[in-house]
Amino acid sequence: MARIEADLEDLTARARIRDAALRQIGEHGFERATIRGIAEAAGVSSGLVRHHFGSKQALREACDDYLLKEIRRLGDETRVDLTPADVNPVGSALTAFGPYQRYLARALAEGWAAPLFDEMVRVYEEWLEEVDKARPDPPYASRRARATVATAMSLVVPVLYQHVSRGLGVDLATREGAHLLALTLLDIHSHPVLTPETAASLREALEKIHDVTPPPRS
Amino acid sequence: MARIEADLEDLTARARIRDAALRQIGEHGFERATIRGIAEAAGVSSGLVRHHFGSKQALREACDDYLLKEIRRLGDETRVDLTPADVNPVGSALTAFGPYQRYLARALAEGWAAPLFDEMVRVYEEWLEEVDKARPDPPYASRRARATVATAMSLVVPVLYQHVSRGLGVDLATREGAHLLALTLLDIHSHPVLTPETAASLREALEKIHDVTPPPRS
DNA sequence: GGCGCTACTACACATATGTATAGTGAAGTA
DNA sequence: TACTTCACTATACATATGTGTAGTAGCGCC
Repeated sequence: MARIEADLEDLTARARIRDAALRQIGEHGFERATIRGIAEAAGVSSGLVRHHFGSKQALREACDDYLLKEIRRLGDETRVDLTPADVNPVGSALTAFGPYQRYLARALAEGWAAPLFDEMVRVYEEWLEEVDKARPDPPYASRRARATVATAMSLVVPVLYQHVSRGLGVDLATREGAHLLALTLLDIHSHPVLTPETAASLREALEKIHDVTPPPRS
Repeated sequence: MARIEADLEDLTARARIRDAALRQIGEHGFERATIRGIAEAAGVSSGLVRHHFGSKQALREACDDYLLKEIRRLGDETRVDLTPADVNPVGSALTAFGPYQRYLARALAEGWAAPLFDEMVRVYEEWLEEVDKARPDPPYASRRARATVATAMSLVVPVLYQHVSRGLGVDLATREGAHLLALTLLDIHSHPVLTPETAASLREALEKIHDVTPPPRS
């Protein structure tokens, strides 16, 4: 999958502001990122930000729209191709976000950018549809549900970026970090914590609880 | 695992402030939560917040310390016992956080509370140590690395709470939501996306790339 | 040339918010 | 009683920040 455009320094001012906003918000979060800081990073006056986008909220929405459009465009032209490092479509979509991963992480963690998440779920769902064909037993949950949770799990690396980096003892942005992460993911994804049998028995227990137990609080 | 104390309304003022802070920050995030809002929620003046905690930062740190101490205490007295809904120790630790899950999620997503994360990794690591005994093949990555990534994956549900809820079509806080999530997790954890064979071949490819490729940028 | 439009800047404004200070009353103590 | 301490309130202060306004320069067009 290709990359979302990154570092043309001779963009239109409007585009430079958007780019600066994506980076600033990604680095500091929406609240702590300031109009003035974004303007400075873009090399324009703070008034120009308002001129082009109207308000801080609107600027954020413009960023969301941009990423959503870009990710859809990339998804359409280049068909998803999996690299070894990315064992699922969301993983590979993530690499496409390039320098804007931080923004995506903030957006999701802070609760907006729902369409971006939903789009990723959609892609994952399509991918699951293929995978399910080779699956003999009926799933425990709908494809949508599985795609949602799996998508969330794939997003955990950028969202909890620094914690994971700290835990691995190496920055994930480095080659070493990415390599170690890939190995770890391979191991986890190929070694399920549950055997089909224990899963089945747990499920049975779960269903029993769910059916029998009355609502906990009166 | 027991629950962290929740709703005694006749606490000391200091404790009520801390509790209010945990909830307010959990709901709005650290930046948007205000001293005045926390004070009002606790039924005290904003000045008292400063009197007891000194600053907003210090208040946050007091919240972190409290949760860390509580989670350690619970982990010590009651030994981790897995419920069907929680297929790993972090999952069950999460339920112990009860009303403070939102705070934990904010803390992790916004980048602080590293000790809380690390403590959870530690617990997961101990658990993995047991699990590894039954494992024939050598892991691809250190126990610490696997524990870190797996912990992060377990934490993604509260962090991306509303996105997952939206995707599942039901609020995760409800019985229905929790049940559906548990089923979905069971399915995912018992159906690896990779077979050991494909994982091995992917790993081989990965190692080759890692060894051969020169650093991408000169 | 004159007109209008648009990108852009400088600056003023209102306010939310963290922080600081002064004061009050109650409880404990010598 | 006199003094100290401490939990607690009311209020003031400084400032960061989103927003609004007025003005300028360049450019195309009639």
